[in-house]
Amino acid sequence: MRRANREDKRRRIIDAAVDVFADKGFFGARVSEIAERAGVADGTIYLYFKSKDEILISLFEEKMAEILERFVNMLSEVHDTEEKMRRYIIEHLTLVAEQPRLMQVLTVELRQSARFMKDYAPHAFAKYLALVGSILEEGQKKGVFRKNLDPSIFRRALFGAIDEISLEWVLRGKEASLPSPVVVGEQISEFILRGLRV
Amino acid sequence: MRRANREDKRRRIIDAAVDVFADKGFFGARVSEIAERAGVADGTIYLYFKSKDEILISLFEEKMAEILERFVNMLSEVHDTEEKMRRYIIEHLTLVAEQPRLMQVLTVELRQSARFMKDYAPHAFAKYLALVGSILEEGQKKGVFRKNLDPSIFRRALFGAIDEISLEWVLRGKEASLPSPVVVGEQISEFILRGLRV
Amino acid sequence: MRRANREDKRRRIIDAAVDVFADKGFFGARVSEIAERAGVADGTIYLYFKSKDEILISLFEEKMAEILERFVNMLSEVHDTEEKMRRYIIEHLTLVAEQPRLMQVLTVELRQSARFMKDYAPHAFAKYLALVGSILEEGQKKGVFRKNLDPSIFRRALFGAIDEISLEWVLRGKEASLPSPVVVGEQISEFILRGLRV
Amino acid sequence: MRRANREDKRRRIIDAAVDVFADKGFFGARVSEIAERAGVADGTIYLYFKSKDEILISLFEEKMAEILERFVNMLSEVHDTEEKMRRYIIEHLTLVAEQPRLMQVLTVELRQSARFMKDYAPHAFAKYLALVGSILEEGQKKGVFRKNLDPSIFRRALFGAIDEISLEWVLRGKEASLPSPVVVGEQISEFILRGLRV
DNA sequence: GATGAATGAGTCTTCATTCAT
DNA sequence: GATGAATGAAGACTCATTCAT
Repeated sequence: MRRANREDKRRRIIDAAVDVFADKGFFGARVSEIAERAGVADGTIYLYFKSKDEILISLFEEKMAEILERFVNMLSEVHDTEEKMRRYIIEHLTLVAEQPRLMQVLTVELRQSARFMKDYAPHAFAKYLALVGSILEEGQKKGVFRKNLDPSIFRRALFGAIDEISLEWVLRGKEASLPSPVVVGEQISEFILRGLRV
Repeated sequence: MRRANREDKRRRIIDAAVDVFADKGFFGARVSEIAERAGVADGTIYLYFKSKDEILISLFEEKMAEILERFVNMLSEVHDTEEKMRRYIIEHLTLVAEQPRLMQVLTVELRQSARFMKDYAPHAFAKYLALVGSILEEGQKKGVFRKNLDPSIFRRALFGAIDEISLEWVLRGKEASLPSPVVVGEQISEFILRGLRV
Repeated sequence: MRRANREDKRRRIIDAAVDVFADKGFFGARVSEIAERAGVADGTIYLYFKSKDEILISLFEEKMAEILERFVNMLSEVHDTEEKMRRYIIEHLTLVAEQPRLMQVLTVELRQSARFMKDYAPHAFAKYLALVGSILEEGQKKGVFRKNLDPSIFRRALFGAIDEISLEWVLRGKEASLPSPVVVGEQISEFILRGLRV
Repeated sequence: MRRANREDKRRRIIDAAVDVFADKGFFGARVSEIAERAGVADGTIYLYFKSKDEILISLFEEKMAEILERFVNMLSEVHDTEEKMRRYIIEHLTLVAEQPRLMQVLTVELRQSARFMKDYAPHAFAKYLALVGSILEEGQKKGVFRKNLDPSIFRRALFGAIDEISLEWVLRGKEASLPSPVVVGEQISEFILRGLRV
């Protein structure tokens, strides 16, 4: 094995944590199992993270930041607001299809830990919500979306709808053969845009 | 203390569990704290429930059944499908406003325990989703809702949107002064109905 | 059901305890199960016995006293010492065949509780051992048994041999079809008497 | 403290368990007390044994195996069958004199757990009984012991006699000054061999 | 830096015993 | 006397975290 540098090992631990949290949930996950899957000793975990909690928090912040960057990049290439909304929805569902375990952790455990996370990791999630809200606001400003919708409420409704479908996919998806993210995304976009249009 | 009959005590334990689970989450909750808040001895819990898990499961099944009955009764008095949808949304938000701690447990812990609950309590939740789906299907049959929306997907999207707003209320509501469930419900209904109408 | 008088109920509890102790062992036995098999309420047990320990102790003392009386009566009709020994051995094995559950408790649990019983119930057992010893001493006095055997040791060896065979019967007997107590008793008597004769 | 290697610590735990089981019995023994006497933390016990039950089971299997080896070695040096029997008896009593606490656990707790042990540890005990039986059978084959004794019954009688004397020693021995194992063993051997001889 | 054996605080659960009815 | 619901003390076991090597 090549010499594993610090970043490498840290990443391996986080990736292992995603797997174990997805399989067992945060409380059901054992630090020793994360260590085992990461190929490091139990104690090594604590050279990179202060505690089990901190693994989850770091995981959130880093993965959400990556996702956020991906969304921002993608949206910066699109100028039509309706298209932005469509692309956002499809992109989220694509993420779920591509990295179901990660999305399960971000989706399920985020909820689970809502109270737990309130104090620790709301920052990254808040940014994500802000992104969704910004599309709404842009549409309202441009006059393509109705103005009597409160963005701070509708961004959550929007996120909730997408997220719930993601959850369905993530939890039951292994059994059922699922339609492609694009197909579902188009349907949902159509539904939501009708609701939003003036 | 008045003589507490069996049902009485069981209810007190469940109510205490709602409080503690809402405050601490299922895993953070201590059986001894539930006992204390219920005003019974630790051991008494186990005369009514086989385990800590079973408290959560029973809580779900019983409270969801009550809620479901409430929804079914309410909807049976309404005949216009759009109005049904509107009333369902407002009713859900009203529930959240009335019993925030219960809804937090049903909302957050249900998610948290998605994996855990898969084996135990999906029944009650499935019924709830079926209720939502039935409104959609009724609308499609009557020709008032578009037919190219898959009810099994849209019922989740619908639930997710409502649920996410509930979550926001439940988790942050204590601080902010919230608009009334009716006002928010009307807005969301309008949004969703536009998306659904042919 | 006829009115159960005090003695009746006490006996029913002891008989139930014999069954449960035989099935589960003293520590595995639940007071509530004894109560159930005796057809009384849990609390009723404590009107007749101070504690679970005391059930075992009383059981021993009473059943051993009965057995002892049976032995004393039987032996008082026999005058030949060798015949006494033979009859004692056969009688013990007959008891095991007739009341295996009782003998299992007296045999296995007596051992188990040897330390536990040291302080409580050695009296009845001591009398039983004294009975065995008295046959030995009688034989030595009459000159039919060798005098260089210490009765306080040999009575235990004698008891141990019989008891061990009883244990085998009691624990494995349900499966195997066993030879009659008389046949086995005759064999063992022959063996032991050869060892004892001058 | 010197570095304690794995085997070292395991042995310390087993030795501590022998002490505590001898003093308190299996059910009266506290895992925390075993840990304390072994000089380890409570949790350490569980690095070496899966459960409290498993401590008892391992203890049996390992100690019985050691004892068995000791007997086999000793008997392999003796060729006269009567002498084998004599040596076996003396050796057992010597063991009791040398390691009374261990023998108390093997003797008393084996009985106590007869039902409990039926599923777990009968193997080692069965081998021990087989050893005793083999001496009997050898004697019968050589024509020095009577053939009308069923070895499967008499090996138990033999074991019972020896074991019962051991129990007496072990339980009451602390108070009384006891005759030497050799003296008692010779007496018992004489008694038993008379019973066995043709 | 890395290891992994050891730690020990923390909690669910059981069940003998009590006592209000 | 009888009941059985309630009590609460007690203990096996887990696992995040530490630290000597």
